Amino acid sequence: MLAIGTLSRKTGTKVQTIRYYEQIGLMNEAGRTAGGQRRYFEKDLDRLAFIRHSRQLGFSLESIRELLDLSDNPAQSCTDADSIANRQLKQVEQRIKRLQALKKELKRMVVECDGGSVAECKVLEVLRDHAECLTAHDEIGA
Amino acid sequence: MLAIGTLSRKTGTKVQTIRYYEQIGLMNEAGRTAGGQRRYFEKDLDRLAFIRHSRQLGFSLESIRELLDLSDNPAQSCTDADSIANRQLKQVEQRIKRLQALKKELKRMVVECDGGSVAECKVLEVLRDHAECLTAHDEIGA
DNA sequence: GAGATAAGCTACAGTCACTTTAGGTTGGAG
DNA sequence: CTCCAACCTAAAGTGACTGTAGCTTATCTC
Repeated sequence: MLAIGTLSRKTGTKVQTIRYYEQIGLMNEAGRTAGGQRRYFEKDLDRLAFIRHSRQLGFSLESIRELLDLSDNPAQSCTDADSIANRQLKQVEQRIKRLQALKKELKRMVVECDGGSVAECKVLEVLRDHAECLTAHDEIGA
Repeated sequence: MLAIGTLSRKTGTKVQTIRYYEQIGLMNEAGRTAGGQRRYFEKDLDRLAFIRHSRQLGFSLESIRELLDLSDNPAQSCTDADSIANRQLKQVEQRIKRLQALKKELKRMVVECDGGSVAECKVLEVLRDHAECLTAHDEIGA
C-alpha cells in the first residue's frame, strides 16, 4: 500500500494534483486508513503514470479520460485510440507551424533593434503596426 | 468617437475582452455617453491594436503592460523592450523544441498502431510505459 | 413621436488544469 | 509519549479570457 506522497514522488506529480484527479474522477477513489489517509495499489500508480505521460504529450484531460476508458476495455478495436492520437498529432503540428511564424517575426524585431531610444525602437514599432508583419498570424499562439 | 463594437470589429477583439482589458487596467477607462456607453478615440484603437498584436505574438498581458509603459516614454533607451522581446523569443524557441519532440513521439505511436485490438495498441502501450519514450519530455507541452 | 431592435451595460459564473493557502489531523520514528 | 513530516479538507487564486442573464440605450424607420 502506497501513500499519496509515494505516488507523488514516483510520478513527479504534486500531491494536490493527485487529489484533484480523484476529485474530477480521473483517478479512482483511493482506499483510506482508519485515520482517513489515502492508500494506493500498484495499479493506481500505473494509472497515474499513464495520465502524466499523456499530459506530457499534450493530451487534454478529456482525451485522457477517453484513452483510459479504451484502455479499460482491451477487447475492442484500437481505432479510437489511434484517432485520438492522430487528432493530437495534428494539433501539435498546427502549433509548431504557428510558433515558427512567431519566431520569425520576433527574431526580425530583435535583430532590427539597434539599442537606440524607444522612439525609434523596431520592437515597439512592429508591435504598433500590424501591417509591418511578414507573416499572417490570426490565432493566439500557445 | 468610436463605440466599443467598432473597436471590436477593427481589431478582431471580443467586446467582453475589451471591457476586461479596461477592468485590469491595460486599457484606459473610456469616456462615456450620457447613457453610460463607452466611447473611444483613435489612440485607444491604436493601443488595443498594439495589445492584440502582442498577444498574437505570444506575449503575456504582464509583458504587454511593460511594453506599453515603455512605449509611453519614448525618450528612454530601448534596451528593456529588446530584452522583453528576446525573452519571448527564447520562450517560443523552447516551446518549438518541446513540441517537436512530442510530434516525433506521437507520430511513432500512430504509425506503429496497426488497427488491431486495444490489447495490443501501440498508442496505449507507449502512454502506459514511459520507459518506451524515445525522447525525454519533462514539462507539459503547451 | 412611437416602436423596433441592434448594440450596449453590469455582474457574476464558467473554462482548463492545476496551484496556493489556511488551518487542522494522522502515522511512524526515536 | 512526543514530535513533526506528511497527510487531510475546503476554498480561493491563476491567466486570459468567454458565456450568461437580465436589463438599458442609441439609432433607424415609419
